[in-house]
Amino acid sequence: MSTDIELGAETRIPLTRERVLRTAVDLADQGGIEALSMRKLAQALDVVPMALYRHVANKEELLNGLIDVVVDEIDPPLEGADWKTAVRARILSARQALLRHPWASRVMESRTVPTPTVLAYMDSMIGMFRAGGFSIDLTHHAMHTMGSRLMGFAQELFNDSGDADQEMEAEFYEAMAAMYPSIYELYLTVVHDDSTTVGPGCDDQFEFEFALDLVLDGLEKLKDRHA
Amino acid sequence: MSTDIELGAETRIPLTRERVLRTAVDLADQGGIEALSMRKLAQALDVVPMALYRHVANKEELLNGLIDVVVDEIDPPLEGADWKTAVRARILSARQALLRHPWASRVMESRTVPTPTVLAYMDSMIGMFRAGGFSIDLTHHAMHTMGSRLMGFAQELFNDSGDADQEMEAEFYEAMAAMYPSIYELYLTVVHDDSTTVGPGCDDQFEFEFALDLVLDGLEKLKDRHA
DNA sequence: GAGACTACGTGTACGGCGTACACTTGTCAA
DNA sequence: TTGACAAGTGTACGCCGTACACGTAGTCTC
Repeated sequence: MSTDIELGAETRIPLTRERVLRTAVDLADQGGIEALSMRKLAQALDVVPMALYRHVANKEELLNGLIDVVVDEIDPPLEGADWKTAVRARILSARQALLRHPWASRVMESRTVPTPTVLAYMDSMIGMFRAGGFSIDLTHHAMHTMGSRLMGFAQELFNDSGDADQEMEAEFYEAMAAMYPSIYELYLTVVHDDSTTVGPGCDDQFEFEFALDLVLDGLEKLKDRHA
Repeated sequence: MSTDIELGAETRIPLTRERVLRTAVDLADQGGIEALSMRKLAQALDVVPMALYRHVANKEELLNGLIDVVVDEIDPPLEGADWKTAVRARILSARQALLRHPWASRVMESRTVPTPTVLAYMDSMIGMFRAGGFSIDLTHHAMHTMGSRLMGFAQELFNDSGDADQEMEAEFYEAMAAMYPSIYELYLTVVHDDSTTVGPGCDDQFEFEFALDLVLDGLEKLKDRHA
C-alpha cells in the first residue's frame, strides 16, 4: 500500500511547459476560458500554483502558448493543389481547430502582438496566395478580406450551439415575434427546414463555406481581371 | 472655503444607470477594457463600489450596458436608398462606432446572449435585406456572410495602429525578413507606397471597404441570378 | 565522499478583484 | 412626528495573479 503511494509519488511525471499547456487546453475546453486560472491549473497538475512559473513566465505567456497549441493543429498547406483548393482546405482546417477549442478565437483577439507561430501561419497563408499568382497588392487585399475567416472563425452571432433546451428556445423566439419580426421570420424558415427533410436548419458548416466561397470567387474574378 | 466644499458635496449629481454607463465607457476608452473594474469605476464616480449595484445588477450586466451604448451610436438605416447603399452606410457607421470604442468588439464576443438592443440592430439589418428584395434564404446566407462585418469590425490581425515608434517597427520587420519572407515582401510594398505619393500605406478604411464591397457585389450577383 | 552549483517545486504573503449582507442617511407622505 | 422607502456606506469573504524567500534533490568537480 504505502509502497504504492510512494511509488506513485516517485513516478510522478515532472512538470514541463508542454504538459502545462496541454492541461491548460483541456481545462479551457472543458470549462471555458474563464474557468482557467493559474491556481486551478496548478491543482489539475497536482502542484502548487507557483510551480507553474518555472515553465511559463506569467498568465499572458500561458495564453500565448495556448494559441500556439491551437494554431499548430492547423494542417499544413496541400501540396500540388491550385491556390483556391489549397486556401480553402487550409481555412477549413483552421476552422476545425477553432471549433475544437471554442475559447481560442476570443483569446486570439485579446492578444496585442502575434506569436511567432501565428506569424508563421500568416506568412504561409500569404505565400499560398503569391504562389497562386496573386500580385502583392491583391494578396494584401485578400488577407484583409479574409479577415477573421483566415483564422477559421466567422463570428457566429447567434451561437445556436448547445445547452438551450429546444422548448425554451422556441418560446424565446415566439416571444420575439412582435418585437423583432424579421428575426422571427428567419427563424420560422430555419425551423421549417429543420422539421422537414431539407437539412439541419441552420447548418453552420454550410454557412461558413457559403461565405468563404463567395469571398474566394470574388477574389478569383479580380485576379483574372488583372492578370 | 468650507462652504465651497459643502456646496460641492451637496450639489453632487446623483448616480444613475446612465451616468454609470457613460463613465464606464469613458474608462474603457481611456485605459482599455481590462482597466475597467467595479472598484475603479466607483472611484471615478466618487462613490463606494457597492453603490454601483443599485444601478447595475453586476459586472456582466454592466458590460451588456456598455454594448448597448455602442450599438446605440450606430446610425439608423438610410431612408429611400437602395438596399446596397443603405446596408453599406449602416455597416460603415457601425464600424465608426467600433473604432471609437476599440474594446467593444471583444466585449461583444464575450457575451453569450445578445441584448435586446443588439437583437433590434440585427432585426433591422435583416429587414433591410428583405426590403431590398432578398429571399428569406438568401437573407439568411447574407447575415452569415457578413459575419463580424455586420458589427463593424473585421478582425484586423495586425493592429497597425498606434504606439510603436516607426523605427522599432522597421527593425522588427527587417528582423523577420529571413523568417517570414512573405510577410516581409508585403511589408516592403506597404512601406514603399507609404513613402511615395500613392497613399498612407495600409489604409484600413480602404481595406475594410474593399472587403465589404467584394462581399456585397457577390451577394448582389447571387440575388439577381435567383430573381 | 564533500561541497558547491543548479533546477525545480514549496510556502507565505500582498494587493486587487467581484460582491453578499447589514448598516446609515436622506426624502417625503401621512 | 413618524415611519417607510430609496440611495449610498462599511465590512468582510473568497477568488485571482504573482513577488520573494525557502527547501530539496540531482549532478559535477576535486
